[in-house]
Amino acid sequence: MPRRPDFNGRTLREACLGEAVAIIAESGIESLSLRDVARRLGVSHQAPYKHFPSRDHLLAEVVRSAFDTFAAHLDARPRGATAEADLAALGQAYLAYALAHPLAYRLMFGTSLPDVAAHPAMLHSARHAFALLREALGRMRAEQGARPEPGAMELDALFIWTSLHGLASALQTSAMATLALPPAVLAATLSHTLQRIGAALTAPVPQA
Amino acid sequence: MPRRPDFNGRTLREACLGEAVAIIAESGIESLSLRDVARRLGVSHQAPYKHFPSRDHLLAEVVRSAFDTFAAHLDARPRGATAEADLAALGQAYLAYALAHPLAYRLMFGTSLPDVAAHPAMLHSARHAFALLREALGRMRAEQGARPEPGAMELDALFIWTSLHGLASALQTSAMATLALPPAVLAATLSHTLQRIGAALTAPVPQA
DNA sequence: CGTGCAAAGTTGACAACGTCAACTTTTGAA
DNA sequence: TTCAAAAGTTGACGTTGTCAACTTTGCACG
Repeated sequence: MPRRPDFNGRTLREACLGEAVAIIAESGIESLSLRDVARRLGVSHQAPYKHFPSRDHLLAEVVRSAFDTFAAHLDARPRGATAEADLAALGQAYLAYALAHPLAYRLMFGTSLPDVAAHPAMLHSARHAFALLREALGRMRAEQGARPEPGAMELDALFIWTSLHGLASALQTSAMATLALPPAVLAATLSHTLQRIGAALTAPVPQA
Repeated sequence: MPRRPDFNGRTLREACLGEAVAIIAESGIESLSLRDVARRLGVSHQAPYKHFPSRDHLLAEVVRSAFDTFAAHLDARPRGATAEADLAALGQAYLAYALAHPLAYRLMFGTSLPDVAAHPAMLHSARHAFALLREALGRMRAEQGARPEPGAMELDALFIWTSLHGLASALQTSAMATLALPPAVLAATLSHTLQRIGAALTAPVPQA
């Protein structure tokens, strides 16, 4: 006896997405199965296939929505007065989100993901987030009167992103757990890293 | 008709490990299956179970060996004259290895790995690699006459590692592919990042 | 030189998964 | 009112990890 769109007021498609993130949150990304999603929603194991061509398509959709809320969170950061403060706020918002939602972060930047080529929409918001960083950095460089060398800003934007991403990602890595760092060091790591990034940016640029 | 240890001169255990890395290299980590390993070696699907309690134990062993060769590669870096040069050489060796062996790197620092607690031996060499970094950094700080503040070195070691890891990891991320950065930028990224890290380290340390 | 036991390998089975195919019900529009 | 497409169901196939029970091998000990 088929149903029409009433899964707690949502369509089955939306319900599948919600259940998928719930499963991932509970038992990790690799144990997400379409059959489990269907079972939890009380539908047959083939029902989700009417809305997602494959398990990977469902996963790609989940990742897309993760990127969306991430970008929204960065957008909603407290805007600082100066461009420099704004950039710092951006970095803090980035790290705060990564630490508060490790699962979502792994989902976005982890590696066991569906092909990019096969799911182009997945990374649209990723580009948006990077654009935010470039904007903030551009304002700061303008404020500091930096020469607008072509490519120089991209390089620094990449440096900032990879540093932030490295910290966020390393903190969730199993390799980090084994280092057994003192808690005081871990607590200070965030602000220290942000400080170091700032120091690197205001340092004189050697001719490349 | 069972065999005794002759799989191209190796024991079945070693042959399994070799075949596992081959499979991972060909088709990715998530499509590694014990049955496929057995099939390729011409043994029954249960033979590997005599040597590995589960698929995760086999994978943990592969990761362990990846860490081993990675640490050995770092150890074998060309030692620079000054401590500062040595640290730079360490960073270059790190990035070079990560770029030359993306699969091994993902294997080590990716997230879809067996539990650390269940496989403690897996990360022994990871600790060794971090110790290398701490040594090199300590020598440089001594050379520069930095105050031996407790924890300060750990913080910088973490900053270096997370920056390197961030670059290595971001370069392999699907999110990076979507940014469509000009090739010139990508080519310059490595040296630029190393330069920035160096700049950050020689910058004056603000009182924390 | 037997003997026997543990290690190594085999076959068989089970549940779970992704997905193809064929069927039935519902719905919205002509 | 009809009817085609959308949404859901049941059934099946091949694949996987893993448990259990079997057979073969090789080494140690009397």
